[in-house]
Amino acid sequence: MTKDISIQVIKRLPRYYRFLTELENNGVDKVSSTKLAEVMSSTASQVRQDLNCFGGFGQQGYGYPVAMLRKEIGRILGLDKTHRAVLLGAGNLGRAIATHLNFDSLGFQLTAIFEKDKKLIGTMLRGITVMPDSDIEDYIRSNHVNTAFLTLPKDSVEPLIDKLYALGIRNYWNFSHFDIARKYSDTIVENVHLGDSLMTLCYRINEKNH
Amino acid sequence: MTKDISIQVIKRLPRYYRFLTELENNGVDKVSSTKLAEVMSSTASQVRQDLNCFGGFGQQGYGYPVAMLRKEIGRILGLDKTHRAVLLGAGNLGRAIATHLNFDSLGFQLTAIFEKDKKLIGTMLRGITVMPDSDIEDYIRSNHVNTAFLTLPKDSVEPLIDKLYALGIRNYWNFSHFDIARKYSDTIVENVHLGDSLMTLCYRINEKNH
DNA sequence: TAGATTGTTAATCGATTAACAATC
DNA sequence: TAGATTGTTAATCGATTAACAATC
Repeated sequence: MTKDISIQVIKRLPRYYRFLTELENNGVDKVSSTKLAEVMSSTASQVRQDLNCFGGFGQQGYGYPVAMLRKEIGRILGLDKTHRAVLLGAGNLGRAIATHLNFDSLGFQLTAIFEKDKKLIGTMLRGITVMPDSDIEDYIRSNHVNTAFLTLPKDSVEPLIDKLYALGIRNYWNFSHFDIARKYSDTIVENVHLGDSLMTLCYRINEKNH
Repeated sequence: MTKDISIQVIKRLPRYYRFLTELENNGVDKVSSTKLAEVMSSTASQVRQDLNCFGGFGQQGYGYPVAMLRKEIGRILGLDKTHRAVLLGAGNLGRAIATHLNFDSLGFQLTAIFEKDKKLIGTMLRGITVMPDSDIEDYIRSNHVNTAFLTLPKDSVEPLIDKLYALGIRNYWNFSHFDIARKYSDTIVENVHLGDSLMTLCYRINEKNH
């Protein structure tokens, strides 16, 4: 019964995890909050506050044991669990997502890929055969899936989302501009808006040059 | 000489922009802060504070004129400018990025794509012929480019970044785990860490189920 | 004029930073 | 024991929210 952790802290956890993985791979076995702060471009205070949201993993006068801390953060993130997910949309972005990420180490298992375009149906991605859109319902009904990755345009998500919701899917990794959480407030939605990210970069570039 | 705008405000601008575009396309010509707050899952207060960072675009008793506000936010983001950019890495992710986004409307122009893998060199993406890695220096020297999109793994970015920096590239849209800003502090780096996003989703799913 | 809604100041809330006692 | 570094409380800072006067 950890009390509510702020989203800012949670968003930093993956970065701690990555740095700790690196340190562990380099054979480093202890690390101080000062050193962690340095790689995080943060402060030692913040590092200690962050970690102490979840428990006292450190040892006074010594620091934090790398392997143990990494493992703990992995557990906090829930990377040791495996959520079964389907990918909807095997266009350029969908294919990139399917092939680019190592889902196993991120807490997920990609079990099926669906696509409307007949030219893509039947092709293989990561050992998964792309299935036709029309099979979604049957598949979800007969397989334990709790998450959908949406790499479809907004207009395709809009008519699809009601079906997915009705089938019990509550977790979404959403690359589209459709605002799922606003329609269904009991869902967990992680949005990736690449265009927004690029606009932010645009702003920052222009700002520098006054 | 607008005084420093917080990053939180800036990150909200693309969403305002998207909603306003939608409203404009639907023929709506005025909108209140209350209505905008609703679609943003925010508060009317915050909307007014955000917009007033840049000027008084509204009219008391009336609201905000949609078309004008959209145009203004576009200008604030700098979408009317065009930064010339090159894409490094034509793997799955690079190809998805190159084909998926409409750079023109995001403040950028993609002018060249580079790749190490010989099998991909010479292929076409969005009317751009993929060029060999070895041409990067010549190309950047003889073309006005100020931004690099990096869709390469960390290990490939590490040796490349010094060259790019030496060639004067200071703006990066970075999909790798290499921490550019830590090495070169006068760069502007917008990171997209898909794995981190997925880990955050994982945390939130597990958190809901205690 | 009355109603609506902004612009802006003030109050609140929460996150970050600083400080230091606890302790390895 | 002395030195180092955590865990944790307190102080600061900044962002969000509330309130209301200005005004269309």
